[in-house]
Amino acid sequence: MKAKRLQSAKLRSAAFKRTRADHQAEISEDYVELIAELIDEKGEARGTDIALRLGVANATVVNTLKRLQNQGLVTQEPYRAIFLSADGWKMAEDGRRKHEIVEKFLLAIGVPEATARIDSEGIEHHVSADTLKAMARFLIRKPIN
Amino acid sequence: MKAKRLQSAKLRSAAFKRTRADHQAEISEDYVELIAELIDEKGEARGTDIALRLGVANATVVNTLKRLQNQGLVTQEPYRAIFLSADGWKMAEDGRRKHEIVEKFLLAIGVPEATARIDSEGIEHHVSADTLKAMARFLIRKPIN
DNA sequence: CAAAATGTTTAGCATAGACTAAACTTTATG
DNA sequence: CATAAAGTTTAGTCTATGCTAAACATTTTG
Repeated sequence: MKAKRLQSAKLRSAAFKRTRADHQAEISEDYVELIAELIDEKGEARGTDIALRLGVANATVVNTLKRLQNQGLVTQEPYRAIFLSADGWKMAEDGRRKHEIVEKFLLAIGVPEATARIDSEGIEHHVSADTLKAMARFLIRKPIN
Repeated sequence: MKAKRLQSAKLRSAAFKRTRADHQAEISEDYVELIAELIDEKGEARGTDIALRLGVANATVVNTLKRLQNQGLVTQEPYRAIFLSADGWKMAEDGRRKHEIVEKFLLAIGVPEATARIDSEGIEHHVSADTLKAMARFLIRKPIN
């Protein structure tokens, strides 16, 4: 009994630690995905646009971009537009793919469109490769059963 | 075009704000659910147990419990065990229910058990009532199609 | 029942993301 | 092309969560 309880304690603590670490990763992903979108849409990503779309102050964007630069996700020079590194593009692409699958999946199981859009934003960051695979599988099979 | 872009900016910014606000709610929920579990298992919840299971320092638990107390989720007296308020119990119950449905749902679509356990922890906090309903519906129908 | 072990709290510090206000740079325009 | 407008950065502050170390309270035990 004691051993089992200890194991479950370890599992939970691991999950909680993941929650904390994930939060930073989530913000990174949100920024990186948005930067990719802006580059696609307008040809370049600029601080003000990021701030506007995320609903955050310009200064906050500057701060966070410093972190992303340290993490090697973006490159930037003072007063210039923001670019994604190879890692940044990869993260953005992965995010888009995840997002698309999760949203379509929610629609497929009958979640209303508006809700699917909202929930997929939150769920996206917590979906492992296994779960994504299961969702994709479901989407392929859906027409049959 | 401009109007559409503006609308999508608003949507995204709303989503991002939700992400930020959610993070605190997630921590509250994790604490409250764990306290409920401990009370069920051992008859009472104590600081050390919470710290051990969440993988966090005792002092951190004290800090966070102060916030939960301010939010009216727990009650506590110095050097005594921790109790849940009516609101706290409601949150814990809702969390358990959500968690159970999400985990069963993931298993039902073919996600491996270990992954389902992990992912459900993360997804749980981002699932709306609509999505939960859709998942529950799926679980009921699953045996048929 | 006093000392040791256990549990809890306080104090002080770090980090991350957010804010406002002010300074500075670049771009656009009269 | 000088000045106004727009965009970016810096400086300083706040809140939240985390940490360690030390102080304090309770419980257990020799």
